[in-house]
Amino acid sequence: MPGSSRDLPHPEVEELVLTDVLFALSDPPRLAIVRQLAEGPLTEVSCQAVGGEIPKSTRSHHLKTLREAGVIRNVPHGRQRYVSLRREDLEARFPGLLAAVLGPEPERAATPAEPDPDLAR
Amino acid sequence: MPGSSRDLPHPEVEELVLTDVLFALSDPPRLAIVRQLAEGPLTEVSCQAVGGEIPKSTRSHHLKTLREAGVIRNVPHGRQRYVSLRREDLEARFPGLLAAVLGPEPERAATPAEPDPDLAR
DNA sequence: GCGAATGTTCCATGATTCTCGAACGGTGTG
DNA sequence: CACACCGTTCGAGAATCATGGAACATTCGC
Repeated sequence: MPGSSRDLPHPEVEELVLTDVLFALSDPPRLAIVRQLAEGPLTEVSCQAVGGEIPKSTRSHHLKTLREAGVIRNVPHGRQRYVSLRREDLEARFPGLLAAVLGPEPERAATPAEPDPDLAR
Repeated sequence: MPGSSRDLPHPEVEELVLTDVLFALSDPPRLAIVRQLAEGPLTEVSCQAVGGEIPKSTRSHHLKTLREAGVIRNVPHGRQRYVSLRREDLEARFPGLLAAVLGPEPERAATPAEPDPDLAR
């Protein structure tokens, strides 16, 4: 009984697979969760705090996908759980990836110029 | 008749969606194609030169996914086609992403030590 | 023009994936 | 100890995706 008994399996740093990480991040709801974890001031948040108002089973599945890919860590803490981003592990295995994914992306079609769409066609 | 008539649609730079790019790269065969395009000395290669020995319909589907995500460009050139990585466009929209994805990843489970898994808990 | 070559599109099949309600399992409180 | 709480797992349905054979265009050589 080391600590708690409800530990979920997490991949080691060396076992992180790039395509699995990319796939985990390629789903908008999951990417939103990751963004929330990254931008939030807290390193650890309870599960129900992430993902907004979605069914808890859906949220749990997304967290499972992210966890099995090695993107987040999910540890039991009393009656609830703490979810955190595996920043250093991801940085060690895939340098710059997380920064690029979390980087400036809120902009979408923000360029005012370019009234001529016939160029690249 | 600008150039040729067999142009396929390509998304503009501002229209590139991160999750679509990540999804396109999250499939091992597709990532292999991208790696081949990136590491090869040629900026443009014909379709049949990428992806190794796979059915051409499968290759064409993968190229379509990559193209629609904005990862590659596919332009007609005579009887065949030239496929190229959209390096600058990806760099402009998602700085550092391509470098992180193409970066050092050939290593897998190389650390022999770590017989004690109780640390990260 | 005819035919070979290159690559896309059409179609079908099997496998994943996404979503969410319901059931289950620990955990802390009165 | 019983109960409310938090989160995972189970199960099912719909949707999407991956793969590849066959048919269809387009281009170049003769």
